[in-house]
Amino acid sequence: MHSPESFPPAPAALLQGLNPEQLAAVTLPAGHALILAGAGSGKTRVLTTRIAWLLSTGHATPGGILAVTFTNKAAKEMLTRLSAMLPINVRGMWIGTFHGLCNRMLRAHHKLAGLPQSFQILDTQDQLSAVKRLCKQFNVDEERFPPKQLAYFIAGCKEEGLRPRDVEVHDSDTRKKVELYQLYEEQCQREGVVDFGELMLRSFELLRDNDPVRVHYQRRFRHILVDEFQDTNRLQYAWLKQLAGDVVDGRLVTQGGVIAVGDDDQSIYAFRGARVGNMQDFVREFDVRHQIKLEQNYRSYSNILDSANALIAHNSRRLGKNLRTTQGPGEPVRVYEAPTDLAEAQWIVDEIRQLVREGPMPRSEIAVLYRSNAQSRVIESALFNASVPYRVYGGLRFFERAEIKHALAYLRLLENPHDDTSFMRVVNFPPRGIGARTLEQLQDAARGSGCSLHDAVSSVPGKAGANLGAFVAMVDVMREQTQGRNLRAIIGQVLESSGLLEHYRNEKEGADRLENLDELISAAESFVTQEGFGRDAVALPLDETGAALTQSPASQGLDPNRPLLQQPLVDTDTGETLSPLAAFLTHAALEAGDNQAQAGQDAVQLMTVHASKGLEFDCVFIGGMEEGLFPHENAMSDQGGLEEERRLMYVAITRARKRLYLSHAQTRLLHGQTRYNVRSRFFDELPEEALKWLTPRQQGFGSYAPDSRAASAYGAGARAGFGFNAAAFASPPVPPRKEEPAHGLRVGLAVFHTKFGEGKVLAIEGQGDDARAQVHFPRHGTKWLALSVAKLTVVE
DNA sequence: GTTAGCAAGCTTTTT
DNA sequence: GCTTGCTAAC
Repeated sequence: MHSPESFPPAPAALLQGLNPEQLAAVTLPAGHALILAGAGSGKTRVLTTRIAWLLSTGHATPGGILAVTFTNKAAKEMLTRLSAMLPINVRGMWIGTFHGLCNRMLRAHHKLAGLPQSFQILDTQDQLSAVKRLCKQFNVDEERFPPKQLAYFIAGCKEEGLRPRDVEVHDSDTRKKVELYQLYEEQCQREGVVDFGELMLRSFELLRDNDPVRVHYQRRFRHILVDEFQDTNRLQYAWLKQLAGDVVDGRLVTQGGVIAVGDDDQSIYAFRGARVGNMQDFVREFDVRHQIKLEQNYRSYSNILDSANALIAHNSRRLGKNLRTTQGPGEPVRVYEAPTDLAEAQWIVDEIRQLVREGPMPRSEIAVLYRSNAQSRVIESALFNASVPYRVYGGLRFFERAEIKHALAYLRLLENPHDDTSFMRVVNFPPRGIGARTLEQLQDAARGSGCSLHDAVSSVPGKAGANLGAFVAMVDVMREQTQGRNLRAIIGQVLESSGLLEHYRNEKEGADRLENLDELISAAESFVTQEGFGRDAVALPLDETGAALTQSPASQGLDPNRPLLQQPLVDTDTGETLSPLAAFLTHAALEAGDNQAQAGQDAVQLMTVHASKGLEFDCVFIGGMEEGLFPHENAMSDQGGLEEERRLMYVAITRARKRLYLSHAQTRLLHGQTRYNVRSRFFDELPEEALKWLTPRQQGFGSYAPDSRAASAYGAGARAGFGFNAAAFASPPVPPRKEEPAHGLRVGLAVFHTKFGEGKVLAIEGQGDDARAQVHFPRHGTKWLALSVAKLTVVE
């Protein structure tokens, strides 16, 4: 390494425009540091500039840096920004998600980790079906032990770093669960598959139990950067600790530096194992010398920031941080109270149309956020009726679609015939006369001889056995036919010979699915070109110094422009690389693809508050600001729950740059029942001077008052949760939806049908009892309805 | 092998 | 109340 004096100065352009805190963070001296980065404080910029600074000053080589994120999106963003900042290549850099990096490590040391090199990765769906299969196999009472819950239990154990033998057992139910956890582990091992949790845990154990490997990586990664540190779980923290150094005499002795960037106020994933406490632990255990707060916000006007600051101040146990801006107050935060959820949606849409017309504001700069997905429907429907283009985030991602998973299952069987999860998925899809009874026989046989389904096929007699044999033979033929061919050809061949294409061609609604399968080929194609698979696959230089573990293909042959994360994964002992197919399957499992619907035109953005984290918009609507919804009733069982809801609200508020709208409805249709909701307590935690009430602020009714009767009813844990029953009060704030007489309809009116939802009146015919109306429903098409029968309500 | 009908669930979610 | 996923019947 260089001596400190020999470091060249950083290029001036790199550090230009950084504020003092950012500059301090970027140029931190060696050692561990915690950076508390508030919303909109330029966190990603600091992170990437830090890396660029380390590299350009010679403090580090690309191979000596490890930067880890939670999402592929964040990792990509970092790589993109970094390559824009520095002309040097990013070769040798480990920048990726926790799971992506673990995957890489496990492929490289698969023998030590006890895995086949081409192990496949189970996503959450796959994991659940594997658990279901296991439960059937061992006759588990699925009433007492729902597979879903078991899968959740297993994932939870792994997140805590617990193997079956480590789990404390106090009751018989837990004992049974642990037993099944153990059996599940054996099943996965036999099949050569790992789930997401296993990826992390196995990688951790690899480091913990193999001194040379651990020492190698410790020596190599002198600079570790962690993004969104507040979201790390116990296992991820332990993994980082392994990489950072060893515990000697109870003290952590480290050689490099870990820079953790996070914001405790934006910790919104405790429900899936995130542990904010890791931040405090980090400061203590790593003996952190430098703590830097990034509080300068470059995103929002001060009315918005003041609101966020005031709200979050109600949380206890904060590390303490206050956002500030040099921008003016900006517009007030607008608050609206609607009589119903429908009216709220309508108001949002009206407001959006006005913004677009008069702003003029691009629709893509307008976001509607909500606490739970169920809330999107009313808003979607209102937008649809007003012909406002919108885009909903969330839902099925590309690689999670059924037809894609089918195709991938065939591909996995090519790689590994013993992958029983994939076997079961497609053994009778498309249908080939292999029924449930046959499969039961097959599974019994497999369990009897402790082998895979594939190997048990020959022991099933008769016609059933012949059908199974034909399936296996078909897959074998496919494997032979695709030998040595490129990825595109392999997938094309498999889609054809499996009968998938044929099947969907004959299906009425199969056009979309065929299109998606086509898309799969394109995805494989671009994977190959981007990653350079197929041609000159080169081994990965694990160590720039050519240390023992490296196979060292030197540095030639690697394309500096392609992200190393996705370069061929290599066995460090043999130099053996993954086949393009296996690599593609890994890619498919680790990166489920876009989860946003129809991209394209300028559209209003709809998403949950969780999904909005990390994004920003000129204008943000937050709907459903009601007790029970936001904060959500299910989150309120403990103090921590409320605080997490508050952080969630904090995240939501800080998404807005210029304009923020908060709205709530007095009544809302939820689970088929009209609920009378009280205004969210969060309103009472916002600074009055930053707000503008578009509707009169009501006292008593519709407001959350900690000492009121209402609150004590909640405190007592009223059955109804937060939605109070009309009967509980002398008079409800607003009468429930009124039914209009048939003659109240006009062409063009928006109406609500109890079965078909909201629609638009296209035509009206007839008189009195014969009156009929033609109504278009976005979800059910156009229908003629007899007004004397159909229950239609006019939507305000 | 497809379709209808019924029961269950219903906060947030990435890998 | 609505959607989804599974069983049961055609």
